[in-house]
Amino acid sequence: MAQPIPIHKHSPLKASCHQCSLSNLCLPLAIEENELDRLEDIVQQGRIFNRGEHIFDQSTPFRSCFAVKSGSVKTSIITESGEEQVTGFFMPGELVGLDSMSSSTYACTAKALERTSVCEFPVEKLEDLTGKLPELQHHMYHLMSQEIQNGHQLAMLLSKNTAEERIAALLLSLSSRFQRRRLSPTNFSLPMARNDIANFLGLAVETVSRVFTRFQNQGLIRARGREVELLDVEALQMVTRDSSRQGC
Amino acid sequence: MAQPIPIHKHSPLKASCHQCSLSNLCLPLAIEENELDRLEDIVQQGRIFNRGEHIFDQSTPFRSCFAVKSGSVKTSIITESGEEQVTGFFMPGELVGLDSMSSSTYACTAKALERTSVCEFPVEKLEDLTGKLPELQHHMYHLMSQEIQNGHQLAMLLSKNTAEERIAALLLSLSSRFQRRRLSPTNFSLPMARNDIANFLGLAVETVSRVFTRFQNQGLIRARGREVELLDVEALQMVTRDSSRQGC
DNA sequence: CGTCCGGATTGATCCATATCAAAGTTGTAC
DNA sequence: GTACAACTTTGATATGGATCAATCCGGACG
Repeated sequence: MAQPIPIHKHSPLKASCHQCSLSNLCLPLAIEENELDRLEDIVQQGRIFNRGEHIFDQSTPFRSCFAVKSGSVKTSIITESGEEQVTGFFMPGELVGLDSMSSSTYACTAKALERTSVCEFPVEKLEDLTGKLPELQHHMYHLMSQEIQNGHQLAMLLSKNTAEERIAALLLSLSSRFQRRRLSPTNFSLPMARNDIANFLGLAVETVSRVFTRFQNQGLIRARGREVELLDVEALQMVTRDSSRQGC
Repeated sequence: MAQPIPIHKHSPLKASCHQCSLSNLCLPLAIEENELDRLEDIVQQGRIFNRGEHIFDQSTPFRSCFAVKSGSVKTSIITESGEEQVTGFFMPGELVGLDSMSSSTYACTAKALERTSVCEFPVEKLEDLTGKLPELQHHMYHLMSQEIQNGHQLAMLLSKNTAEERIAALLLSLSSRFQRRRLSPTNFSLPMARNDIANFLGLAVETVSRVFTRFQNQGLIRARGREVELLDVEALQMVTRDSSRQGC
């Protein structure tokens, strides 16, 4: 397990919500300086996890939500039967753990896909604070509702779309999330293994692999291991939308 | 569209959160009398919709969440290509519209599956109130998080389970929701058509139909149209769990 | 620099479920 | 009571992706 880096009150790190380049993605507040101060009061910043380390484990006491600062996180559920179901990938600026706010234990396990730093928000303090800052409360509702919608989107992908459509959708989702961080939307490195992609999208690894090569042969992408280049974003968008083929 | 029944302040209906048999399921509050009073101040009770009527429509301005009082509700998304994806079924005591709290318009359409009465919670007022009542805020987080988990559960069902497993899971889910309302968990009437079940579970109608008859032949259920009797709940639970077959 | 090992790719085959097609059934409006 | 429309069931066939089985690649490590 990872060893959190202890942060003392008034440590130099404490000021960094103000400086954090992700502050507008993570838990953005009105430009009220003191609101951001109060958020900083409750957050534990800069905890680092190495690739493969667990940020939290399913069924252990639920204490905190975590904002990804850098790196990336995979969440998954382990069923009674021992199967894994990947429930999401989280990139910098995104909040992990919202699905656990209904229970006293974590509903899933969160694992760092690479060296990853996170900010920790203890739930109790967070709830106190959202009770005082309507903007922040609103934003929490926003994030949770967004996550519900993501779930529906995924359900839709899983129940109605072909392997190609699912993978195109994932690539485009990642692309736009990189773009939001002002990184290249066409040239990035997948943080997760083919296996994780397959599991997340309800496919076999082999299928994922085949679709990648098919896309490559069609000139839609270039892929070398985890390194991916989107060569024809429009065509990829067509792929996802062409579940509407029959309508035309 | 349905015509809401106008409720005047201080109408006799106003007192009914106290009396409502679902108050412990819907938005339960500490036994503080005055908290329930404040909830009553913001809720519009007793709006009735007939079968097929829309409670709200995707892409129209998001104003309110709705608690189902009686009857049942189906939510679904219509994609650009015109396909429908059923995202959920809501029974009495459950709150519809949480997935829309991130946007200014409804993320889905909610349709009454039968004659249905709902209580309306205008979001603005609801957010104000949750800011003042920590218990209520906590409960909102709870409900939303629960819905995220439901989504993951569904995604899992869709990506890993066979038609039989999906349908067994749905029947058991409905069963326990009926039980929560102190109705028979083994003898109930499905509020939705086979079509909706199929769509929700990512199956073809024909498959749903076949699985129902298969279950019937195996003596697990008796089904006559929408009337269903669960004859062997344990066996149904086995069906859902037997995705763990290979482990034994 | 070779060896080893987990992950990725490629190929061949099979199966669960979609799809197509056609009756049945139920409810309900006239 | 009849008849239409919507829903459901049943049967025959087709197929996308799973599964099984090698092989291949890249990086860590001796």
